[in-house]
Amino acid sequence: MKPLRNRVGHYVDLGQESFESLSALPHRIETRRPGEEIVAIGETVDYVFVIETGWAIRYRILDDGRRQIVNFMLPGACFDMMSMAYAKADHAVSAVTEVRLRRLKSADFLKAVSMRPKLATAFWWVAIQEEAILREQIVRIGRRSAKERVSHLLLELNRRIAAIEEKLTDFINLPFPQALFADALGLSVVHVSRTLTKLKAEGMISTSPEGIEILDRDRMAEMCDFDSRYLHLERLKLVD
Amino acid sequence: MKPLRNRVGHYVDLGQESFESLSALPHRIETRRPGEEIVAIGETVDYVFVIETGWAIRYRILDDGRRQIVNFMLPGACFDMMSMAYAKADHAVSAVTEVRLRRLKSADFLKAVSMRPKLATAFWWVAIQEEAILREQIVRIGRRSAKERVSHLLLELNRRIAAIEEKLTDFINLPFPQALFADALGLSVVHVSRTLTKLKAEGMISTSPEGIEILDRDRMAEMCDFDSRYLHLERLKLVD
DNA sequence: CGCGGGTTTGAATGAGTTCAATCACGGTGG
DNA sequence: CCACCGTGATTGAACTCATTCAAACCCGCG
Repeated sequence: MKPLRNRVGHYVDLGQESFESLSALPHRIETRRPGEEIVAIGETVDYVFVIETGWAIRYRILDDGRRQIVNFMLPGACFDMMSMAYAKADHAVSAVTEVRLRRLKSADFLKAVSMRPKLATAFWWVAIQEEAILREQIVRIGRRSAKERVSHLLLELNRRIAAIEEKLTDFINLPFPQALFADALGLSVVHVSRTLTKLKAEGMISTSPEGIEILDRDRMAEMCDFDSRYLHLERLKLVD
Repeated sequence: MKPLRNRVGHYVDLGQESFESLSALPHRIETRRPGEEIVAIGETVDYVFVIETGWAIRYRILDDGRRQIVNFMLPGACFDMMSMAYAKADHAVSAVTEVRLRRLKSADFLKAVSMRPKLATAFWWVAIQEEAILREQIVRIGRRSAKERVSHLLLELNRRIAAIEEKLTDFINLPFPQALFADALGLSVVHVSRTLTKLKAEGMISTSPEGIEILDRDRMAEMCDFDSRYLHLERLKLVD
């Protein structure tokens, strides 16, 4: 529950009670192995899922195998809040790492939230942020070069992780293969690799088996025109 | 109000009363000339806008002039429902054609909606649809070829217009230059032109100064893998 | 040791861009 | 009525960024 609390409580002071009411809701904890599906395409979901630990992706596979990742889901992400009776999932969700999930009935969740204005406001903010992230993704893959795309996404993930862990560091632990980057950014794996090599050569980042270190955040942000404001993290007490 | 009513009432039987309460809300009607800005980037908006007539775009301009259109907004679109006190617009909104807008105070709107469960549900559905459209846009520009992109967007706009006008025709009135297509799809104007020419040659569409006619919907949908379900128009009584 | 997943590198290819010229068309002013 | 714009569409040629294919490499693991 901690990550969700961080995420949701980020925008609104929830106080003890209203958040407790969420965690008290009947639920099941499930786990998924890396690569396992959480929501299949076409499935009718009447659950809300909350990621407790691990990474997941929302994506779409085209007939000939091309894959587009729509967004990354980090701990605290809650998804399919939107789905109800008739809505069929138009995208699939899969675990990237081992994932621990909390699953609640949509109806319970909606009722709990709608009864508590503070909670409702908090989730409203979460939805604002999520839409902004989608829009930014559109700009990224629509009009940015490979180098900009990769850098921009790295900086976004870095910030989003920072928001969860409540401290901003220069090291990004990326527990997944470059193919995910490729499919998120609309690039080929080969080109992602080349681009990372170039970024290394320019002294922006350094890589190690464990992840990627950001060496020159300012130059990098400047280069790829990253402005973290769309993440709406202002209220976060971070070293900026 | 008609377009909004169509759009919102699409999913939920609103009944007379609950929708009336929306139209009765204090508001201003404004108009914008083609190209005029409706919401500037960075602006703090505490209004909800509803497009009564005309087309608008939500977009982002990068420093060097590249532009990415995030989505098209048709009559009945309501936007910046999400914005509140602190949120600054991270994208601009402009009129494409002459646009007539209804502007209401966010607070009034929110209150009206939250007091009426049916309205709230209806707007919930609108939000679901809008998110799905954004996701589809991501897949489109991330992993589809130019030909697929153009066709897919044409079919989407065709359907969305059909939903507003309550009848599906093969003729799409596109009152804007190809540059908009280019900037929506992450392509150059030149290439959009070439692609349209190719589609014409293949007998999928025909163009005239007034717009574009879809000649072979099925083949086109098949070719670009267009599946209208993400628009959630099932309940619409359309010839399909 | 050899296998397998992921990364890197090179060379060839290709889809889409850029630049520049031409065309089509509607509006304006002489 | 016609010359002259200006905006947007189209076409051609050169170019470039990114893809594809294929080989090599790296490394952890059975």
